[in-house]
Order: sequence, then structure tokens, then C-alpha cells
Amino acid sequence: MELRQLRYVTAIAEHGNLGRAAKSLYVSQPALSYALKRFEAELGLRVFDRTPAGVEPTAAGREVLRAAAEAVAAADLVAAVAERHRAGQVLRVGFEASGAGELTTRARAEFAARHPEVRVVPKRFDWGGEADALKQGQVDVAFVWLPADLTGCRSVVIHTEPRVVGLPRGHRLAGREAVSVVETNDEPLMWTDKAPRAWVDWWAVNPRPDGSAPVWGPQNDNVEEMLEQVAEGAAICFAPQSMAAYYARPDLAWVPLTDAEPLRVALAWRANADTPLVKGFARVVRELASM
Amino acid sequence: MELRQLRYVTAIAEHGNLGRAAKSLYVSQPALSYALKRFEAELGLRVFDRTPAGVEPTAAGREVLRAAAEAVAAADLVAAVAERHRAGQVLRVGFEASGAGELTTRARAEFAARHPEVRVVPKRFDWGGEADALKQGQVDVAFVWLPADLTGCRSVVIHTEPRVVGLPRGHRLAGREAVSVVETNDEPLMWTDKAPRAWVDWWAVNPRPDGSAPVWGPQNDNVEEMLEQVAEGAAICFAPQSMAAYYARPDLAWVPLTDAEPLRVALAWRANADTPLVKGFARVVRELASM
DNA sequence: ACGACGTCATAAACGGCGCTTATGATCGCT
DNA sequence: AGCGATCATAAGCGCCGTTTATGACGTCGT
Repeated sequence: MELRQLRYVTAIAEHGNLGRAAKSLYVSQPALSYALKRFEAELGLRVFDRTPAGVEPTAAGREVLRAAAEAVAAADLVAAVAERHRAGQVLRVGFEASGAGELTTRARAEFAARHPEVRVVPKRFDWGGEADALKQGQVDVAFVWLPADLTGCRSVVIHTEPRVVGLPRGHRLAGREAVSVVETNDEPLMWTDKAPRAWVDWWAVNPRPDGSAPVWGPQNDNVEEMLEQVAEGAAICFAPQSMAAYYARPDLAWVPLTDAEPLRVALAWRANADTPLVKGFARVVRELASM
Repeated sequence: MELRQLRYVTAIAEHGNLGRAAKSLYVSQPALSYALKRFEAELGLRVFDRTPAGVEPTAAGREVLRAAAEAVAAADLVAAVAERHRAGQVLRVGFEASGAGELTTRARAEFAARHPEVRVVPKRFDWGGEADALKQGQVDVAFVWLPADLTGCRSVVIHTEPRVVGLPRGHRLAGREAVSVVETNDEPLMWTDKAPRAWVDWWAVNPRPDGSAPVWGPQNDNVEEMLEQVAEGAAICFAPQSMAAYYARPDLAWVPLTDAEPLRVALAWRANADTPLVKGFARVVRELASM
């Protein structure tokens, strides 16, 4: 007996007709007729009665078919187990913009080297998107720019990074070695409606040290849209230091902010998906972060 | 994926060694090695690690093997269901000597072909034994030589057959084209005490057409014992015509009887065992008998 | 009553699969 | 270094499972 035979009789029972069942199985009708005959001979009993209108299971056939369907389902589970292992050996790592800087890249590379059987897949998100993606199961772990709502997740801060101001080349503040937040008070500032208000206010340093509110410039969804508009002089932006290296455009100037709270990046994962793969990645990230 | 592959990997896991597993599966070791390789390629993952000491399941392989063992067990259940039905689907057909001649054989063959799920088992009985066996439930149906007591049974005459006289080769009547019953009056006649008196008298044509009684020869229990003694000249016997064909011994002569009532054979079954199987067999016998 | 249609069954032919034998590669042990 | 045990590869071949072609049978509509 082979699975092929069990799949055949299961399909025949479902369709009630050798012709249609054959089509569904991508074999010819005589092939199915012959296979059924040999299966019945092998079992020593008739599974189907033949009628001009099609076939009907015999009483004994019904029991055989029930058992056959279970065997087919059990075999499909073998394929599913294998698929899960093939697919489950994928670690989806979420991030936005430059993520955790070099740490993001080094962590993925190091983990991939230690686990060649695992495919580490980077997944980029728009502003604040990596936290939602993690919670919705679109990624397995994420480098999350704080502040972020990580309810239902576990996280550990693994990176801090000074902030800088992004200016168009030639801006009056572009040649400075550093500027304070208040010095940028009058400049329109890029913002986004994609992220939660707390995220936006944190990035904008709102309220400012002197108690004033920022001047809001154009809104944008992601880092490329933001930098395009800064480069053309529409506004300035606050960003992590690594962005200067990752998006080193000739028409942009990056100047350190002297008094802006540094960015903290957390590695986060869902509490109910604390798998060995995820734990292993977190271990690698912590190792690299402590060097 | 086929069951063969699942049985192979299950056996490999059990033996931990391709050579021993191959022996247990009655295939050669290279065949198993090749089959395993193709199975792993089909699944897209390695089920076993190979070592000089044998094979060991990988972590993923363990899960595949667990699922494979379940699928094999489920498939074995299909065979077990079939076996249970086969064991229950037995039709025991009783008869004596040549039964209803060719009809007996053709009926069993035709019914078996139409019902592969049923095992049709022939059961031979000594003289008159098939009627008692039927009533006692030793058989499901029987080709009964009449006359017979079929109280509690249903029956239908499905065969008639001329009678002949069995003579030792060289007997004074052996060369005749036909003889009358009265011409055999002086010859000792084989008889049996196994069957009812009515049966014995019918077969002996007692009383004879001229009112005389037969000359009783040796008694016997079955056809072989009878023919042995006829061949050695101890007596003659009356028999159905089919017996000449079925027991064509060189030391016997069969001569038609001109005035003996033909044998009538009935298909009989117990009235309280009017099952679909029995009814089906009766239908087949009637069909063939009417051809 | 007959022809058309739908359905299952059989036959012959053939591509390819799953096995065989022969043999090689590798590792561990002596 | 040689031997034995184990897995892997290659070439060849028998036979299985499929195909196309066609037949048998029952039902339905005309």
C-alpha cells in the first residue's frame, strides 16, 4: 500500500466520480480506474460500488476511506513538520532607518555565521513601524527605537546613540561643530504622523529646554522622504548619529546636538515567542553590544 | 512522498544503521541509502546525520520521524480495517461429490469476482452431509442433492442432471450405449448409511420398475470410497452424469441409465440467515443456471 | 427503438522509477 | 599500514504506473 493509493481513493470518495477525481489528481481516468482495481485487489475488498452515475463507497469501503483519510492527513503532517523546519529556520529582524547602527548589521552577520541553517531576514519599516510589526507577528525580533509601546513584549536596551541635527549643505548652522536644541528653535522641523505622539514629541524635543514648542515642518513617512526635503531646504531634522554615516549625502550636513537625550535602541521580541532561535539572537546581540 | 519512504526512515531510526535497516526491509543497503537521499531532498532537510558508526536523527529529523511513525501506523490501520472486513466476509458453500457440476465452480468464481471482499470457501461433505451441515450452520449455502430434508431452509432447484451407472472396466454392461435400471437388478449396488433412508432409496431406485428390491453391495461414506470398490468389481453404483467427468478414472466405465429419474440439485440456505451475501450468491447462481 | 452521452473498464505501449550488483570513500581500530 | 564496518555513487535493468485508444454499459431524450 502507498500514499498514492490512499490519496486516490480519498479523492474518488470526495468527487464520487472517477473522471472528476482523476482530473483533481492530474492523472487520466483509466489510470485511476486501474489503480483503484489494484488497490481493491491488494486489500481483498471492494471499496466502491460502480454505478452508471459514478461510484459509491461500500459499507466496508466507508471504514477504509475513513482510515485512509487519516493516514493521508498524518502523512501531510510529515511534510508540514519539514516545511516548518525549513521555514522556521528563518529569523525576521525588524528595524527602521539605520536601526541600531553597525550593531544591527554585525548581529545579523554573526548570528548567520553561527547558525548557517538559519536565514536571517532584515525587514525595514517606516517610522515607528517596527514595534507594531513585532506585536503583529510580522517579525520575530526588532531593533526598536524608544520610546515605543512594547506591551506583551520582552526587551533589553542594547544601544544608545547621540543625536544630531540634519541640515541642508550651506545652512547657517552647517559649519558649526555642535549646536544646542534651542538654537534650532526657529527652524521648521520634519515630523511624521506614522508614529505615536510620544515618539514624535521625543524626537522633536518637545517642549524645548526653554519651554517653547517646535516649529513643525513638512510631515513624512520614512527616512528617504525626510532627507529629500531637508536637502532641498524645506526643514531640518533630528536623527541618530549613525544616520550621518548611513545616509552620507553630499547635499546634507550633520551637526551634533549638545543637549538632546541620546537615542536608546532596544532589542525586543514577543513574550509568547521566546523560542531558542530568538533567545539565541538576543544572546548574540548582547554579546556584541557589550564589546 | 510515499509510505515506502516513511517506512524506510522509520526502520532506519529503529536500527540506527542503513545496513541492518535494509535487511529488515528486504532491500539492499545502496537502495536504502539512495531512497534516504531522495527523501531528504524532497523534504528539503536532513533527517539523519551520518557517522562511521551509523546514522543519528537530527533535531528536525526527530520531529519528522515522529510524524512519519504516526503516518505509518495510520496506514497500517487501513490494512487492519480491510483485514477485519475480509475475515468477516466469508461465504461457505457446501456440496457433496461433484455438487451441481460446473455450475458449482462457475457460481463460486463469478460471485468471488463480483465481490472481491468476500472469501468464498468450498466445503465438501460426505453423502447427504451438506444438508445437515447447512442446518447446523457449518455452511452459509449449499448445493443440495435432493431428496433432502430442508426444514427451516429456503431452496430453489437450480440444476438437473441425468444419471449414469458406474461399472468396472470390462463389465458385461460396460460397452453398452445405455442400460435400463432393471438390467442392473442382479448387480450388487453401493449404498451408504450416512444419508437418510429416503436419499438412499432414491439413489438406488428402490423399488425397481418391476417392483423388485435392489441387491445391496458394500456400504461407503463418500465418493472416493465408492469408486474404489466399484473399480475393483465389488459392486456397481448409480451416480450423476457429471461424476463421469469429475472422476474420470481409467478403470471405470460410465453408462447412461435410460429410465432413472434425473438428479435435481437445489441451492439452499437457512431461512433465518437470509443475508445480503447469501441472497447475492443465490442471485448469481440463478443467473448462471438460466444461461 | 435508437442514438447520444456520461461513466467505468480493458488493452497495448512506453518512459522512468526503484531496485540490483559492483565498487568507491571514509573513519576507527589494531 | 591494513582491515572491517558503514555510507555513497554509478550503471544497468525489470517492471510499475501512466498514457492513448477504445470498449462496455446504463440512462435519457427523441
